[in-house]
Amino acid sequence: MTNYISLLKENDLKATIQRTSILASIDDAGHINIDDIYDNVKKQYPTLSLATIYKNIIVMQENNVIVEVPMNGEKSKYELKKDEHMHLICQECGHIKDTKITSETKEALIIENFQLKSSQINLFGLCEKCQSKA
Amino acid sequence: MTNYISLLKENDLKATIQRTSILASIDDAGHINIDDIYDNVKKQYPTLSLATIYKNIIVMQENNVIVEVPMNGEKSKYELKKDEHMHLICQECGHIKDTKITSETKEALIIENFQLKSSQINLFGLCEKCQSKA
DNA sequence: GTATTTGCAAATGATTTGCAGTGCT
DNA sequence: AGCACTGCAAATCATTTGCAAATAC
Repeated sequence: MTNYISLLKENDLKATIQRTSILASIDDAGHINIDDIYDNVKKQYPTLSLATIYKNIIVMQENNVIVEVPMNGEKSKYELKKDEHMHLICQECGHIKDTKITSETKEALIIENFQLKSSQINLFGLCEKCQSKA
Repeated sequence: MTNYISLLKENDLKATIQRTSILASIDDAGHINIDDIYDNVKKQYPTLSLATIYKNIIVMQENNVIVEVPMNGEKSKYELKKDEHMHLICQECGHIKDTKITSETKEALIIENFQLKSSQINLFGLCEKCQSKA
């Protein structure tokens, strides 16, 4: 709780119940889309509206509190802003795991004539659990 | 033209004027969203409808003719299916350039306990032209 | 106390659907 | 000829907006 309040204030946003509960939902899930956030927060705050979530997803992105994770063919998910990392996305169960970008990977991504600012790396495949099932 | 016809037939799709012109528009642009495809194809076939584009974007994805490129905060773009590559996306002019994934990068992306099937790598920064302007 | 934020309902925008007619093979 | 595809209009779904009341600081 307290940490979401300071996270918001550090980024020039007022700390409202709506915002902290949206952040708690995102943090809890790791990666989550707007409809699922709505389902979560409604349990605790039944009057919290979808419009409020849409508005806050926008301002919290603008203020660098959260980051959009675009998904092929489905609605974008959102995650708390954290250090650069890549996503291991399981094509079987849908689970998304964050993984550190190694220094070898970073070096491999140095491209001639392109001034790199940031990267977005998604790896699709099978997670450990789903491998053993197959 | 002929090449789009065979591309469609090879992938079990009937070759219609609508489909070949959508493919021509995608191929020409490299990476393009649905509205821009619509603007393009309407010039040549004014009766071609948006609904037809939506329907065909779906079947052509299902039949491995084209691939979605999800974009943060804006509508997805589409590209012809081609060998695995990464995208260099210029944050200034919006241009997207395809670049080969080197063998060093591939090796760096071998992760323990994850069976990699495919990858999606987007690098954001400044292209050569926009670097020299700044 | 003041400016921002919220929640509602309405407006807009994006995508999908149903169906009669058309065109590919 | 037969089935798949198209174009239109309507339906649905997603997102944004306007505004009065509520809340953070």
